[in-house]
Amino acid sequence: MNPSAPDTAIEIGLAAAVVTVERSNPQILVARTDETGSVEVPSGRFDPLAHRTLEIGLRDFVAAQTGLGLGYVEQLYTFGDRGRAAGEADMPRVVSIGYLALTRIDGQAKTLPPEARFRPWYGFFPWEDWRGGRPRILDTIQPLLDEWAADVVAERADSERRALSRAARVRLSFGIDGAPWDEEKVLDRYELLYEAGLIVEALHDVRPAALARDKLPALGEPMAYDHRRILATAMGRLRAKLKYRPVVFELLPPTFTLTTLQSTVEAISGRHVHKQNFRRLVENGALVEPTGEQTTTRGRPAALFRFRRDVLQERPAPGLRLGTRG
Amino acid sequence: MNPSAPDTAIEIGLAAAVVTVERSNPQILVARTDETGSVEVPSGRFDPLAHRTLEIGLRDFVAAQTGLGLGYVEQLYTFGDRGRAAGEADMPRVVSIGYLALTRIDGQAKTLPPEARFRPWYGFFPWEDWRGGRPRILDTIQPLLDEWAADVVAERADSERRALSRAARVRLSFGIDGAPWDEEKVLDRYELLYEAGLIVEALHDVRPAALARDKLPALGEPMAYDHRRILATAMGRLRAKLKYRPVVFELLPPTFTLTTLQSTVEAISGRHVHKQNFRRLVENGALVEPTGEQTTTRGRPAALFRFRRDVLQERPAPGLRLGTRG
DNA sequence: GTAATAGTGTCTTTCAGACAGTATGAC
DNA sequence: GTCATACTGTCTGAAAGACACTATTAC
Repeated sequence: MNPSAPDTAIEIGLAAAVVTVERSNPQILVARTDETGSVEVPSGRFDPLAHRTLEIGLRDFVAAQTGLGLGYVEQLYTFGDRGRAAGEADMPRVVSIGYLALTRIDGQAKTLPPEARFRPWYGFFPWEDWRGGRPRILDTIQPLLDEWAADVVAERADSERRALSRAARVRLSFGIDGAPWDEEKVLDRYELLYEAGLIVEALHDVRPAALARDKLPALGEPMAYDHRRILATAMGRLRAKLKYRPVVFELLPPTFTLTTLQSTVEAISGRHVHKQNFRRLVENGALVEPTGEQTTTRGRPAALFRFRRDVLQERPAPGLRLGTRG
Repeated sequence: MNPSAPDTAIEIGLAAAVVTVERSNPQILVARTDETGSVEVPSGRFDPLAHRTLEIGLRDFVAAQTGLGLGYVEQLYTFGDRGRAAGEADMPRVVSIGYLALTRIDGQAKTLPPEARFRPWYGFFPWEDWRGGRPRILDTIQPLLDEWAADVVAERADSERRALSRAARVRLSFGIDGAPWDEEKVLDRYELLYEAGLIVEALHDVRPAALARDKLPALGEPMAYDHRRILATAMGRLRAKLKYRPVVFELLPPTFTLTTLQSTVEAISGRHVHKQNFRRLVENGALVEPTGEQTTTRGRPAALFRFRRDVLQERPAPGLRLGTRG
C-alpha cells in the first residue's frame, strides 16, 4: 500500500521562536551566530530515542542551548520545501517544525550563556512596527514590490497556479490602495518579499526574481536557514491569538498595571490600541482583577492587576478583541 | 552544536482528511479498510526524492489511492507522540503530518476505486452533530467522563502538569453545567475521551484509565492509526475557518441557493444558524451575488447565487461569522 | 386551497469607536 | 503650580440577535 522505503534520509529539525516583551519591545531569543554572521534560534535535530514527544525535544534544545525553561509552547507549522533549508542536493532532507514559545524576561536574561541573547523582534521585521505610524522602510519596499508585480512575463507563468495576481497580493498583504493593514499577515508579507527576491535568505533560491546581492536593500536582519520564516509565522500566530486567548499574560509578571498590559499588547500587535476601549474590554471582559496594590513611579500611581484565571472556566474564547483603530 | 545523528530511522507520514458535503451531510474520504476492519484515510510515507514538497506528496497519495484531484489543501498539525502511531518499540518512529482538503462531490464519487469511498463524518464523531438538538450519545458519555474526572488519585498526579482540573476540562469541552457548547473544540473533546480511555484507539495506549474492551461503549466508528485524531483536528479547523475565510464555497458547486449554502454551513458546524441573520450576513457581507437564475424544485423557486471572488480583494477576513444561536 | 419552500421588514440590545475631560502623585 | 502619568463618563453608529410576517411555485 505504501511505496518502498525511501533511500534518502529524512531529518526532523525543531526550532523555537521564543518571544518575550521587555519594556514595550518584543524580543526573540537567539541561541548563536553562525560563521556568516547570521543568527539562529534555539533548534536541533529531533531524536526519537532521546525524546518521547516533539515538544519535549524542543524544550530540551532550548534548555540546553540557552538555559531557559519554557512555559507556554505551541506548534506552528511544518516546513518541508527543498531548497529552502539551505541544504545541498545530496544532503539529508530536513523537514523543520516551528514552535512558538512565550516567556517572561525576569532575571533569566542575565543567566544566558554568552552566545545566546534576546534580540528585538522588529530588527528582523522593521516593516511590521506601526506604533510610530507607517514605517519608513515601506517607502523602499513598495516600489520594489510594484516592480515585481508589474513583471508581466513572470506573472503569466504563475497566474495559472494562483487565484490572485501579484499586484493584488501585494495590495492585500501590505495594505496599500485603500486595503487595510492587517497586522496578522506577517507571514504573507515575508513570503511575498521572499518570492520577490528582496530578502537575503532568498538569494540561493528564487534565482530569476532576485536582485543582485549588492543591490538588495537592507530589509531587516537576516537569519540562518528558514528561521526568519518561522519567526514570521510565530508573530502572525501570536498577533492572532492575542484576540481570542489570554496569552499576553504569559509575557507579563504576576501583577501589572493596565498601562503595562496595554503597551505589551501594542508591542506585539505593532499598532496602537484605543486606551479607553482597551480598558473597558479588559475590565468588562473580566480578564483581570485589581490586587489592591499600587505602583509608585513618577506621575499618578497606577493600580496593580492580576490575571483572573477563572475566565478560562467561564468564557469559551477569552482574549483581547482589539479594534482596528488606535 | 547538534547532537550526533540519531540511529533510529524517522519516517514522515502524510495523511489527508478530505472533506466534502453531500446533501447536508459532511463526508470524509476513506481510502481502504485494514485487516481489523478499521478504515484509513488516504496517506503514505513522504519520500523527499519523489516529492518536491510535503503538499505535493500528499496530493500524489490522494490521487494514487482514490483517483481524486484536490483543490483546497491546508496543513493541520504534526503529531509525533510515541505509542500513538501504533508502532512497536523497535520500529521506525513515525511522525505524522495531517492535512485538511476540501472537495466537491460532483460526479467524482462514482469513479472511486472499489476500496475507497466517502463516509459520513458524524459516524466517527456522533457527539458532534447538534443539528437535531443535543445528541443522545452524550447521555452515555457524560457519566463516564464524570467518573473519570472524579478519579482523585489520578487527578492529583496530572494536576501538576495541567492548569485545569479534569472536571473543568470536561465541563468546558463538552459544554455542561452552563458552559456553552463550542463547536470548534472537536479535538479537545476527542483527546479527552481518548485520555479517559473511552475511545477504542486508546486501548493500546492509556492503560490504567481504559475500560476493558468489551465494556467500552460504542463511541463512533474507530479508524486506523491516529487517523481519527487527524479527522478531529480537521473538523475543528474547518469549523473555525468557516467564520473568517470563504471556504464553504470550496464545497459547493459554482452556483447554489442560499438555503443550500446555509445547510452546508450547518452540516459542517453541526448546529443550526439563524436564517434571517445568515442571509443578511451573506448578502450584506457581499460574499455572494445573484446569477439571475432560479431553481425549479417543489415549493417556491429559489434564486441562484455564486461566490463573489472579489471579496478576497476587498476585505481582509471574509467569512461567515456565525452567531451562537440557531 | 394546501403543502412546501423562499424570502422580507423592523425592533432591541450590545459593543466598538470616538469624544474630552478629571484625579493623584512627585518635585 | 507644573509635569507626568492614571483614570472616567458618555455619545454615536453599526451590527448581532431575535421577533413574525409575506411570496411564489406545484398539485
